[in-house]
Order: sequence, then C-alpha cells, then structure tokens
Amino acid sequence: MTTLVDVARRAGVSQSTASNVVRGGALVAEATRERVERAIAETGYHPNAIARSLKARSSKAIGVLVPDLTNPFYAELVVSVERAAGALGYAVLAVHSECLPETENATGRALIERRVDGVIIGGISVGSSLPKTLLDRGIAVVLASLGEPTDQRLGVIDHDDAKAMEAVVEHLCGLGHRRLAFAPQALRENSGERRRIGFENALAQRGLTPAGLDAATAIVAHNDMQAIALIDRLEERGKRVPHDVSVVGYDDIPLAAHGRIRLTTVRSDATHMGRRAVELVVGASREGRHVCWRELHSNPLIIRSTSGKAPR
Amino acid sequence: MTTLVDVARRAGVSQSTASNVVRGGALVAEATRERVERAIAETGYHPNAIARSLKARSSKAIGVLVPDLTNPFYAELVVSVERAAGALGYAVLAVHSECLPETENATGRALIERRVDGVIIGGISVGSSLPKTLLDRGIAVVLASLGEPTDQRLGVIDHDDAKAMEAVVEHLCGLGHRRLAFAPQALRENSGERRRIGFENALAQRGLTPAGLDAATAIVAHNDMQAIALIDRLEERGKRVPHDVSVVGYDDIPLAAHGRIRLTTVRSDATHMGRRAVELVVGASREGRHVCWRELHSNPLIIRSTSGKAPR
DNA sequence: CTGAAAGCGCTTACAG
DNA sequence: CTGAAAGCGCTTACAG
Repeated sequence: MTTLVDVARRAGVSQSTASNVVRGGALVAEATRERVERAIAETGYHPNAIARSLKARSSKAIGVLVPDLTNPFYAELVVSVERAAGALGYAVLAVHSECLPETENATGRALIERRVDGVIIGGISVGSSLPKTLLDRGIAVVLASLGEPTDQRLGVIDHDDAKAMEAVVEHLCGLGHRRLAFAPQALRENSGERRRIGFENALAQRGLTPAGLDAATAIVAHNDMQAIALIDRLEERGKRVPHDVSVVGYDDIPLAAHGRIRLTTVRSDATHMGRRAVELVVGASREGRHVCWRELHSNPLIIRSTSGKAPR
Repeated sequence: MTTLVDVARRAGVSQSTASNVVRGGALVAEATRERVERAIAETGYHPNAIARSLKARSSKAIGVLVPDLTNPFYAELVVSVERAAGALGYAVLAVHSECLPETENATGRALIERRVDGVIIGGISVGSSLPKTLLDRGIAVVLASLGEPTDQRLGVIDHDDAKAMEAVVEHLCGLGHRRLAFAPQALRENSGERRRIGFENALAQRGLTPAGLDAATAIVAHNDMQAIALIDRLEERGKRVPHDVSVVGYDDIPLAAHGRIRLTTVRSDATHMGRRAVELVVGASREGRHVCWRELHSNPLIIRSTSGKAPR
C-alpha cells in the first residue's frame, strides 16, 4: 500500500509538502500542488487513517450500543447515527449487546482500546457500570431513549415514559379495562423498568394494581416487537385481540401501522434521537469535554386497532 | 490517558518488558510480571489499539455492508458477523448503504482509509465496482447471499436463487396460477435481478411470461419485507391474500412466521452466512491472501398461508 | 513556499 | 530475563 513518502518521493517534494496538499488548505505553490496531485492519482494513494488517528489522538470513531439490532427501532437509531456521523467524517462501531453485562463489559473494553471519541447508548442493562467506566476515561457518552439521572457528565436524550404510560393507562381505562398487566420484558433493559414503574404509578392513581398476565384484559408491552410477539402467543391460545384482550406497544416501528397488525402504541422518533445524539457526542468530544446535557421529549400515543373495549 | 511508558516507569522496568507482560506469552520473571501487573491495575491502563494497529499494519477491523439495516434479515447478518468477529478480536464497521452508488463509494473510501482487514458485502447495487476497488487494494472480500462470478479473488457464500425460484414457481403453478408477476424491488440490489431472472426462466420453462402486477394472481417479491408491505397495499385496495392474490417472499425473517402474516417464503440462513463469512475473511486476511472460495447453499421453500389456490 | 525533525504509543528484532 | 533502538505512517511546529 502506498504511503505519503511514496507520493512525496514520486513528486520530488518533502513529506511535509505532500502532507500539506493531501490535507488541503495549507499554502502550496500551484505547480507543486499539481505534481503532488498527479502522484496521488497515479499511485491511488489513500491516507492511512490509523496513523492520522495516532497523531491526532482522536479515532474519529464513535460506538453505538443497542440491546437488539434486529428490532427495527434500534436499527433505525443505528442508521440515523451512522448517517449523521458519516457526514462528519466519523465511523461507527455498532454493537448488539442483548443487555448482557458480560457483552457490555467486553464492548466497553473494546471501545476504550480503540479509543472511540464517544459512545451512544440506546439501551443498557439495569445497573450497568458502563457509562461511568467510559466517562471516567474521558469518553463522551450520551444515553438515547433512556434516562440515568445519576451522572452529571452524561448527555441524555430522553422521552417522558411516565407521561406516556399515564396516557396509555388513561386510554385503556377509558375503554373500561380494570385488569391491566405489564408484560415482563425479554431483555433486562434499563428503560423497561422505567416503563413498568410509570405504568404501575398510573394504575395506582386510579386505585388499581397490576393484574396477572392471564387475568388481564389489557396488556402493555415494553416495546412493539414484544407486543407483536405477544399478540401471536395470545391468538395461538385462542384469545382474540382486541376482543378478548387489548395489547399496547411502544416505539411505533413501521410494522405497527401494517393493516394486519394496526398496533396501538407510543411513537418514539429514533431517527431524530440518533441525529441529535451524534451532534451532542461529536460536539463534546471536539471540545474535549463531557456532554453534560439533558433533554426530554414527549411521545404521543397512537391509537390503532389492538386496543378496544373491555370484554363483557 | 495512561500509556505503556507510564506503567513501565511506575513498575521500574523498560517499555519492552512492560509490553511483554501486557501481551502475555513472552518470558518475564514472575516478580517483574507482578510489579507490572500491579502498575497496570493501579493506573487502569488499556493498550492503545490504534498504535498497535499502526505497528501491526492490521486494523483488526472488518466492514460489513448491507442494503438495509432495518430489514431483520440484514440485521441478523450483521449481528452474526459481529459475534463471530468479536470472538476473534475484530471490530466491525457496519454500513447501511441503500444500494446507492454514492454511499457505496464513500463507504469504500472510508473502509480503505481505515485499513479494514476485510469486508463482507451482504448486498450491493447492480454493476458496482466496489468489490474490485477493495480487492485491488489487497482487502479480502466476501459476498454473502449474492453471487458475482466475475472475480476469482472473491469469497462467495451464495444460495441457489434459480433453484429457489423454480420451486416457488412450481408451487404456484401447482396451485393453478398462470398469471404470475415479480414485484419490482425497492432498492437496486444485485441479488434482486438474479431472483427476477430465475423467476422468469422458471416461467419460460412452462411456456409462461410474467404478468403485470395488476393482472397477476400470484406475486413474488424480492424479499419478505417487500412481500409484507405488498400484502398491506393489496389488502388496502380491497384484494384478499391469498384468496384473490397469492404472495411469496424470500428470507424467512422471524416475522414471516407470525400468525397474522404466515408468509410463504424461501428460507435463507443469515446467521450461518455471517459466521461463515467472518471465518473466510479473517482467515484470508491473516494469511495475507484473497479468499478465492465459493460455496452454494440451497434454500428451502417454506409454504405457509399467503399462497393459495388460484382464483376462479 | 518548502523541508528537517520530533513525536503519537505501541511492537519487535537484537544485544547483553 | 531485560532494555535500547528502530520503525509503523502520519502531522505539526519551526527554520529557512
């Protein structure tokens, strides 16, 4: 692979001068520039980003950690992060963690060793020490779609799950439901707990307590993927949705609007979050500081056809 | 951030010795090793992978390019690649290309500059020059789930689309269909063309030609995501699936088995492909050669409920 | 406008 | 068993 010295030699200039034309900007005589450019074209030279990073002490790479890449909500978040990062010249290391502490820790180590400039966390296991580990090493981190009030250094792009759950419960109770359950989440996601708590608080305000899954006439799931899987399990067992039991999701993935699903859910804007997270993390990293910023969005309830009148 | 010299100084040894204990293996006196290990623990030292890569002339990173990360089939491929790569100490740069030539080229440049050791291509625009560009720079590349017979240096993990389409057409014709169409693909995917051609050949063998989308009683889509979207569009316009029109997909994503979808489709094993692709690409890269290998899998037809008897 | 030199943080022969 | 030295491919003051 050709290096900068190769092109310098070929153009008959010093390495510094070759570097100046490669990076652009610096003042170089027109004739010299042309000679170097010809050498670059002839050799097909591409700068070595690794050497650059070493010198610059910045990898121009960020990590993004999601619990489940096969969930379209997270896939969309990653796509959005990638797009925004790419536009700024950053590469992205996307990691599917399954909220497994060992995976999270291994990932943390890998991201630290590769000296990522920042990491965006789309979901993480409850009680994880990863954010602190990263922060302590001077890596900018933003939490996207979950909250973690404990560390001031964090960037947080959050949505108001308590309010969303309040709206969900209000909707369901308005349909006459009294036995409502929250489906246990598949992964030990931090945000899942928060939603369950918001759900239980909203019930408590109405003097209700959570029902068991089998007794419930309405079930709210931690996210759309789980809601959709739940509908399948319910219908396999002969229950009709929403006639016998109503189901509500969270995220509003594209599939939720499909005519055969028509899921009642809470809309969460992954694309916006991803873009914003990149802005925050790259901005902070460039200024050599932590993000120290939080913002709260509110997510609207989208009523479709998986929620209906309570039976009887 | 603490460096190797810091820990060496702290342990009172040379940098070489510190390096020897960090990497393990090399012969170091027990007492010395302990002193260095203490220094590592005390400083929280993590080796700088960038410096390592520069010296080793290997980034220990691979790229994976997919047309659409929000399609669970590709997400699964990426997850599988990540897992296999991670186990070998490789990082993965996942890129969602949308089969846009500009994105593919920009990605190619980024992957070359970052000196990835290999790239796995899960889908690419028809006629793309990306594989050749990469190959010419000595980067190992494997095509997963598509074929590209032109370049011997490639690794190819392919499935037999012609045979699969033959089975699809046989199934549909067996149900009495005579007017069959292939839905135009959303992205300009290389493999899409191949499926369409396989489909048309299978028709031709029966003396049939492709029908228009509106006249067709059976439509085969390029993949499950498109088949599922197609069902929605059809049913919105008042057609019943499969009563009025049968729909067949490709991939067998988890959702295809959902009770409300029950899509007839061709099963393709993304997880296996991802794992195999990593083996091939890492193996070749380590030996400093191209992959030069191709294998063909055959994908079974999974008959569910979106395909039925031809109307009338 | 151009170039010599130092240095980013490692690894790797090579002496001792 | 340990250490001094060179070098991976760049960038960046600094002279000239």
